[in-house]
Amino acid sequence: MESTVRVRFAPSPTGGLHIGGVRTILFNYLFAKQNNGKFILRIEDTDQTRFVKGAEDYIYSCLDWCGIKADESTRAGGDYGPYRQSERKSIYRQYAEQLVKSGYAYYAFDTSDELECKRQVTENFRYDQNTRQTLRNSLNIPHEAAENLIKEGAPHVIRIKMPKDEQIHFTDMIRGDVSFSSNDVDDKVLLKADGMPTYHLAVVVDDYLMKITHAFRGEEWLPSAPIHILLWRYLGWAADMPQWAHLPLILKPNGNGKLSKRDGEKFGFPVYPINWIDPASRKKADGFLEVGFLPEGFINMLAMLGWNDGTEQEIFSMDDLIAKFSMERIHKGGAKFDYEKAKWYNQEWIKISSAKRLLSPVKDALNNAHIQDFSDNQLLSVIDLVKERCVLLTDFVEQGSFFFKAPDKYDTNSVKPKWNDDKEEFFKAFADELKSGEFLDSASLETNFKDLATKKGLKVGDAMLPFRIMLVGGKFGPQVFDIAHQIGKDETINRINQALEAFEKYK
RNA sequence: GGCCCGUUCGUCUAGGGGUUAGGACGUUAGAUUUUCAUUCUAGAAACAGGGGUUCGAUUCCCCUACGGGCUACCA
Repeated sequence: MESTVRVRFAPSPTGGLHIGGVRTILFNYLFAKQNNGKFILRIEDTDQTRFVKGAEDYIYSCLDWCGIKADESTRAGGDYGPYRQSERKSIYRQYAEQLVKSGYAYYAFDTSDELECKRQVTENFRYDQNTRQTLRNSLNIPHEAAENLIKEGAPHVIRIKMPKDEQIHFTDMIRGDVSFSSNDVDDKVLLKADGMPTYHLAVVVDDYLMKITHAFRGEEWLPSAPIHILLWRYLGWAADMPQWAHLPLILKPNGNGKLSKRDGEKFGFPVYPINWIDPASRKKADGFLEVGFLPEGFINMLAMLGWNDGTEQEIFSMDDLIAKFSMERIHKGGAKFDYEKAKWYNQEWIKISSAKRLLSPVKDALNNAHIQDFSDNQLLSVIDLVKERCVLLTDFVEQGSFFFKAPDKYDTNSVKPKWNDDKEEFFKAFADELKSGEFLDSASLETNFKDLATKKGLKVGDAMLPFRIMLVGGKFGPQVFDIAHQIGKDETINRINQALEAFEKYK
């Protein structure tokens, strides 16, 4: 009988979730879906001092935008809840006590201040097998004295007692065999003075209780892996230990360190999936959503940061990724984030997406720019006309707004130098012709326009640019006659007349 | 400082004992498009260094360098 794959992502609600975390979520999710397993979202809010209001909601919003749904979570529920660690507080202590009883952990009464002092005095001070004899803990005072202190309510923590001269090995799914000497690891706190577990205890206990089979996390956790391995062993659960995989980090574009939340502002690109407003400072950080990314492009880009399928394919939908993802093909080295390439993925997704798919996000982008006067059908045609020149969804504002609004200013430099009576006359004639003629399609419009220009002794090229400026306002946009056809006969005539007036002074 | 992990074009990466070291982004040049974008063609651009092992190493091993991570009663 094969046991079900169960993976988890366990963020702490201390702020916005940045793209490194989202990529870890993505890899967890892909692995779970591929194996018909479960993806669990667990909130690790064991540090009450760092709790940030709104952070948990934000995580769900990000997941939602990305199209990822947790099978079990604080919201979805599940058989292994609660899924918020602060609500599990009561279950951790017994395991810590169990470790004390079996001799793998001990009570320590040193206060944070005392230890801070030690660190001031001794460089590289560590609470470990070399120093623990000199400190205030249950290893150095009679057992009963320790028990009494605790009964009296003396503040204390429980620390793991790291063994001497032991090599701790484990096989990482990405890195292969990794080993540490127990002598290099300090006696980490497992249970804090406030009764909350630290991450080290909580991950192990919860992963066990929630029957996690594969534990994926960022590479920054590698150094604490030996603690977790030992805990699994000391708690008697070694046979149930999940397989570990430490994912490579996403690095700053300049390569100096891992990408951090502040880098968005510093380098000028988003690091959050959606806008994050820090509740304390009210400072807003841009999200990929608001900047104009499609979730498809965002996910595609993230997946390719450290993974590829071994072929030359670069564009993957979520379903493609679920089908083709494999842990073996994850890179070991960190990846510097490249915003240019990120935008390219989005551009590709805009190009291959149907107008129907694009309708809602493009509408949002236009509405945000206060352009609302259009029907869905109009917008659908416009999207098809302009999508290949958009990299971000927000580009639809510039590329699309003139379809719904006559230009209020003109790129005069493109018209001014060559504007004269002949041209004015031509456009007047063209407007007249439009008025009385039919307005079939852009091809016949083009023919009419060119014929008339030739008849009036104008070079076609000399008439095209002013026409574009009249309709669009600037030197951009799709085929002029497509634009004219799209905005319709009356509007085309209006814009010609309006421009003719504005150009009067250039003659 | 100590420990751990890593290192192929500027960036993301493929490859792997004998290859013209492949692709993509970006970049350069050109073609197409009577704006721009798209599209197409071509170009420049990489195996960190030193020792082994081997007939042969970019590929395997060791060392060095460099980069990154961790070193809290934070995750």
